[in-house]
Formats: sequence, structure tokens, C-alpha cells
Amino acid sequence: MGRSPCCEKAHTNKGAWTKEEDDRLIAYIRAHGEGCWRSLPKAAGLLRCGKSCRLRWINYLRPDLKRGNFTEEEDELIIKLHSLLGNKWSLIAGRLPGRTDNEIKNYWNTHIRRKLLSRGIDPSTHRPINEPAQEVTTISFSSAAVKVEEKITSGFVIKEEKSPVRERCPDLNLDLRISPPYHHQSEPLKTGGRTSSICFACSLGIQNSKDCNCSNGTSSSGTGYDFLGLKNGVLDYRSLEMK
DNA sequence: AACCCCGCCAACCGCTATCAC
DNA sequence: AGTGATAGCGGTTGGCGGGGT
Repeated sequence: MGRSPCCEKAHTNKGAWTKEEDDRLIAYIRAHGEGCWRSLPKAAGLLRCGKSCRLRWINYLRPDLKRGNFTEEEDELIIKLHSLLGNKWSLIAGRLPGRTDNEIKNYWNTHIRRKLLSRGIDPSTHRPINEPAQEVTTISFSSAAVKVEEKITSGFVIKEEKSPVRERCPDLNLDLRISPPYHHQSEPLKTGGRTSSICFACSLGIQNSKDCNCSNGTSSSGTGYDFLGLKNGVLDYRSLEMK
């Protein structure tokens, strides 16, 4: 059984948006705010499907969009996040202010995939291309969780709470938590005779990030990591902020 | 100048998740 | 609990522009 169409296709425009349509959409949202996309086109005097309006606003017209080239810092962060989250573009976009899921998805497919391939890394598994195939762990959700297993992937410790029933299907009934990179307690970093620790942001190579809270960084939010929302050093995947 | 190829990216499509009744 | 409506997500498509021949 298919879904009913979100709008009457016979009476809607498709394809590229005109300046006038953009202006109408911006003016309407400025006056009335976002929400109720289905009724928005009619109210705004647009011959567009609500879905199309939403996409246009979110991906192109929103005033907080950054636009422009991605920085090297953003590149690396996207790679790291993708290695953890896979193609969860909206989650990845949620950690890159001013970037949209569509933009990141396009950028991944056009630039980063090639970049990783040129480094000899498989963009989907984040493993060396010539490395023999290994079991791939996918992050997914579940409330039924019993056993906990830790894995170290790309510098992150991932705690898997495994269901005893579905263990052979890693995509099912997993409840994951992502913690900061594993550091041996016996190997503290020493700087100029002083012992210091490196924060998670620095471990990703973004020392000047607002998420940096190690002793080398500028922020000082006390002990424990808070990168990517990792309160108390552990990220509950379900708490990742959605757009 | 004309044609072709290819990369980029905005937009669409189909699906799932969520909510209201 | 079941159903329909709506929002949101991710994969895919297609138009456009730039570079090469």
C-alpha cells in the first residue's frame, strides 16, 4: 500500500526555484516561522509541494547556513563522524554548524570518497582497501541490551550492549555508546615536565575547536570530555542532537 | 566553434518514524 | 491497537557549467 501524495502534483511546479519563489518562501517563514509544511505553499502563494519548500528552506535559504568551501578541519571531522555513524548525514550535519545533511552528503560523494580512496582507504569501511574483509559493526538502537563489549574503532571506544538472542545480526538490537578515544592510564602526555592530557577534540586534530577542553586548549570546562556532546566521557548515541 | 565528457549540486523520490485521532 | 497524515531522512537523478578534444 503506497502513501498518498503529499500534494497535488498536477498543480505544483518542479525543478529549479526562481528568485520570486525564494522571496515568497523567505517572507512567509520570516512572518510565520517554520512548521506545517503541507499548508505552507498555499498560505505563501507558492505552487510547490510542501516537501519541496522544506527542502529549499533547509538546504538553501536558511539564514544560518555557512555555504562556501569546507575547511580541512571540517573534512577530517566528517571522516571521523562517518566512520562512527555511517551515512547518518543528518547526525553528522548536526555536529557541523551551518552545514546541511544534503550538503555534507554531496560533499562526501564528490570529494571525501575520492580523498579516502587516494589514501588507500575504503570510504565505506574506513579500512585500508587491500586489507582482508572483516566483520563490520554498524551502530543501531535497541532497548533490550544485556552484554557489553568494547571495541576501539578509529580512536573511539564503542561500547556495544549486545542482545544474547540476535548476536549474529549486528544490525539488530544493538545499543551503542561512544566514548572518547581510549588512552592507557599509564601513558600520560608530558609537556615541559608537566603532565597534561589531550582532549578528544585535539585527538581529532582540531585543537582550536570550541570543543577543546584539554590543558592545551583554551576552554576550561573542567574534567571530562564534552566533545560531540560526550558528557562525562560517554556519548549516548540516542542523545545526539537532531536538526 | 562545436561537440563530448565529467563533476557538482539542487531537487526529487521513496521510504521510515512519529504523531494525532 | 489500528490507521492516516505529516515530517524527516537518505539514495538517486538530472540539469548545468567547465574543461578537454
